Amino acid sequence: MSMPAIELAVFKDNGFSRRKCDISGLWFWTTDENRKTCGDTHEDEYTFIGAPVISGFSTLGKKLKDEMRAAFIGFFEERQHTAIEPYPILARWRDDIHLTIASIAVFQPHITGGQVEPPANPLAISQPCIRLNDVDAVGRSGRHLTTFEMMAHHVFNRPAEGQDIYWMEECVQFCHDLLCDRMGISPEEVTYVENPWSGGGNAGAALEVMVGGLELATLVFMDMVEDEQGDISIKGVNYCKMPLQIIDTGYGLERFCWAAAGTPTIYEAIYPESVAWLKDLAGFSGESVGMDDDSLAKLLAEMSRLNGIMNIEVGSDGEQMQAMMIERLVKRGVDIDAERFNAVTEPLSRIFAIPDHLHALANMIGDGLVPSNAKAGYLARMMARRILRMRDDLSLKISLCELMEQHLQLNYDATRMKITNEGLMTILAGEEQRYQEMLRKGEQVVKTALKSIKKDATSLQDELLFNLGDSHGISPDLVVSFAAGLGWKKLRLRTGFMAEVAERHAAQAKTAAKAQDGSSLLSSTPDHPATKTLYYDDIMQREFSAKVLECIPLTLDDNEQVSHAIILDKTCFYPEGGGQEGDYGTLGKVNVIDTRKVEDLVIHLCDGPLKGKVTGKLDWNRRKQLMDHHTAVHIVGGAARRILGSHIYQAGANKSVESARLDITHHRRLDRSDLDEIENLANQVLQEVENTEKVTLTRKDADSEYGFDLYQGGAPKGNQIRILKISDHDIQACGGTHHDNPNRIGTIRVVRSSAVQDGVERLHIVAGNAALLHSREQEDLLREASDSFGVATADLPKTADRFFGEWKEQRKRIEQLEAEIVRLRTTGGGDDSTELDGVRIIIMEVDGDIKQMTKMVGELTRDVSVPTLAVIGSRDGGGKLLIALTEDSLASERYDAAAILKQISHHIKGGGGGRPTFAQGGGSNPDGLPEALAAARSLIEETPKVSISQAIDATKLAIDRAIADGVVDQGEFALIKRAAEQAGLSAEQIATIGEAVMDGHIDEQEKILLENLLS
RNA sequence: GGGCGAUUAACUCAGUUGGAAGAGUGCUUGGUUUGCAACCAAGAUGCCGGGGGUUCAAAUCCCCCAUCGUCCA
Repeated sequence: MSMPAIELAVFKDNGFSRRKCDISGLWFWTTDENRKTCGDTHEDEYTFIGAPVISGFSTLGKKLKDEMRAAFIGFFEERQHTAIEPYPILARWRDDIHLTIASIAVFQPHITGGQVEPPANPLAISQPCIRLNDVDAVGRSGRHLTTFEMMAHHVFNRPAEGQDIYWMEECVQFCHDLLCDRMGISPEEVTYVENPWSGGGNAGAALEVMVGGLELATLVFMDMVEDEQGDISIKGVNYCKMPLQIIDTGYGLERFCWAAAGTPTIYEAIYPESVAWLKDLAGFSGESVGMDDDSLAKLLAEMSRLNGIMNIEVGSDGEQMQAMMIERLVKRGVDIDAERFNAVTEPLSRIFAIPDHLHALANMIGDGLVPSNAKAGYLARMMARRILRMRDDLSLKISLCELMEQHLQLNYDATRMKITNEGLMTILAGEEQRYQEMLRKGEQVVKTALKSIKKDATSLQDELLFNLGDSHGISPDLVVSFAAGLGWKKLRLRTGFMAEVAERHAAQAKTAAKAQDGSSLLSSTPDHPATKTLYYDDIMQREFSAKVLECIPLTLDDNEQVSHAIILDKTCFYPEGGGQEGDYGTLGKVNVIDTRKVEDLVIHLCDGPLKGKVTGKLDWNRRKQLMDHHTAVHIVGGAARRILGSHIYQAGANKSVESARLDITHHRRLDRSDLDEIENLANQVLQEVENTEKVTLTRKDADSEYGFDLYQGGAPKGNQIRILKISDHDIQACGGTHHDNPNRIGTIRVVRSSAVQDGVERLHIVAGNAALLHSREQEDLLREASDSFGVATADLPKTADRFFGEWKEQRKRIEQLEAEIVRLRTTGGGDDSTELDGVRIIIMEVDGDIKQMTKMVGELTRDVSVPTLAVIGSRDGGGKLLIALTEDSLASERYDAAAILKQISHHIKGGGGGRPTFAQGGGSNPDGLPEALAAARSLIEETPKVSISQAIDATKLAIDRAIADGVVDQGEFALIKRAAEQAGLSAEQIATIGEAVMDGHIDEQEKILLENLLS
């Protein structure tokens, strides 16, 4: 069955009746007999623009928000609700979302799942939220925001246990009283639309509360959980009732403000000063768009009324929407065309979006989020980039910091910020710098990418645009604007291209989502009571006796030693968790290779079977070292927070026997002096704090006493929270094993830091015995190095520097000397250099690699007045050959370096190639080098001696000879090929000739071909 | 978490089908100038991010790693 009708006494008592909407088909409740639509359709325009439906509020902006929030919370406090403080906007207690997207999100999953008691019941809250799904619509739709406060009253009932605080009747009554009594809305304006809600595995009946065409609130009655056998179906998924009944409401603070202000857009209700200031800065006025102020005001008012029914959302076709909007405006007697429409809406949408984006950015960074190129931090960077881009589109000459300062002053209560104002500004200045860098690089990239494209091109390849956007952050419209500045003035994007980009990304995300791995240690969880853990009671306990509950044969992919998984009734083996590796040791006669946790059970991975009663012994050295590292990580984390600032948050950690790693959020790289400071403070703590404190609190008490900074290690599970206090230096929820006396660790060293991603720095830590081993290793390295230099360790840097310098110098000197040797051997006459009809021929064997050889022939063939053919060989690396000719000289006219090389390289069992004036090759038989050089000599001497002007004749001769003896050799072919080229034959024809003669023989047909070429 | 791109002189960057590592700025020296800026001439400066592989030959092609950047979730 589907959801039943929501028939409530409260509706009937207040004169509401149930109707079906003509447009949406949804059932809704109204007091207006003539109403045909539910209030949330394309027929329902905003009715409150210029005519506020909420009365009793005369202010705007932050003041209005404060008054409205106080009114809401006060209203519910008067009705026995406990007001609770808002939660952070970064949802660190959840591992499925980065940001708090709704008030209920702060109670999920632990409270909505029933494991943890709510902080109060019933309660009222106004929770700041961020939603980035509709970020593109912000500024354009008149109503979308990325950040808003969700006011709410929540109830958590457990009817089976007699806890039944209130349900639908009372909830709707509260809502109705709030709207009509407190806010002064007339009942005819209000409709309640029945529209079941589902999400995150839960579902329930729900009412959307519409006033004046605007959804002011949603009331959700969550009492169902997903269940295949369930008897209630919503959107094709089956649900059944659950023991918990939860009232989840959401009242949009900003929307209430808007309805009370009646301004054309929501932005002008909540950020009025900012909007006015930005309009002024951007020079936006009636005059600037060619209208008088009255008709501009009229246009904007009409537009905002229409916005209510336009439903501008992500993915909606901008062009089509715009056409529809203009058509409707014209119908209403507003004189406007597309060009003017754009002239008004383009700058305005940015002016509206900037304050919203600044607010969201302040919320995120203020809560400790560090902008980054990955993960949650990217969300902050994206917002910063959007602001900067819009600023540039508006040609505002103002920095991001100045924009933010202005915003904080006008619209923001900064008392809850975790970061200092100075820290915030440092981060923003950094973001602006990166943005400028991106633009600068972007222009270069565009320049390079467009090199091969004609200046009068009108479009670019899709692939190119996609890649520039993905890889370099240059959006397609930015590419076009860069290109225009560089001379490609006719480029345009085709309409709807931006939508295609979004679609493409969506498709990519879809395929990426497929890859998931949920492999678990055991195929199913055995049915045993939770293992009693001894490691918390006495941290120093090394031995215990226990009973084997189950022994499961097992093979692991990553560890061949493991043959059995053993479950005991109790243990002091610590299972891998919280970044601390599992304990090793023995159980009776078998070895414990690793220890892990599956739900409440500790699984001992062993190399043999066991049964009955056993005695367990820990590998104590290992455990002690792990504890050293784990406690050290807490101390270092606390030290980093005190030195670098309260925005430092743990982004991950690992503790092994050899070392420990701690990843912390910070907006710049750390240098050695930062590390020294942290290290010093950590060791000072080691000295000063005698005892650590370990307490277990309920989740509710832990939250209220210590707040959310407690959960550095990740989202906590369960209602009992173990807390480790190292005096007031560091307080964290942690399930690991820790020293009672930190000074047992001895020493902590922060060895180095490395970058994990932008905005996250990894500290490498060694403590206790590992610190000792580490420094010993370092000393060994130094000693070895200084031994091989034969100097004292203290002189090592100086010596290494000197050796490296000398090495470079000497290498250069050797090259020079080798070139000098070649010069001497070739200029002095001798056997190496001969002359053949005006061309100097140098054939010689040298020492050196191909790089040095190229230097030599460079020297030999550079001088145009001495036409030279150089053939040099070296036995280096299997034999190297290099042939070069003086360019544009008799030598280059007469010989072909590549052709000669091809004929001699087989002597060294190799190949090679290159240009006609420069060819190089190598082989695998250095002993063949003398033969190769000799072959080169005879080849050169055999080559017909012709002058430049006789080139054609020489070719004829070659062809004649080829025909005469019926065999074509390489030299002849080279000449034939060149003749063919000079005769203006196409590449194909030449290739045909080449094929014809390449076999070395000439048949009748080929003979005819060559004779034709001759003539 | 996934995709893409980049890494070349002190700096900013080119480098085509694999075949002799380049430009501009800066630097050094000399000239010019009262001095500076500017100009003229000459010169020096490269493990082409690291490690494997293919090849006679790799800055260039393939694989791995590191770093930086960028987009998406």
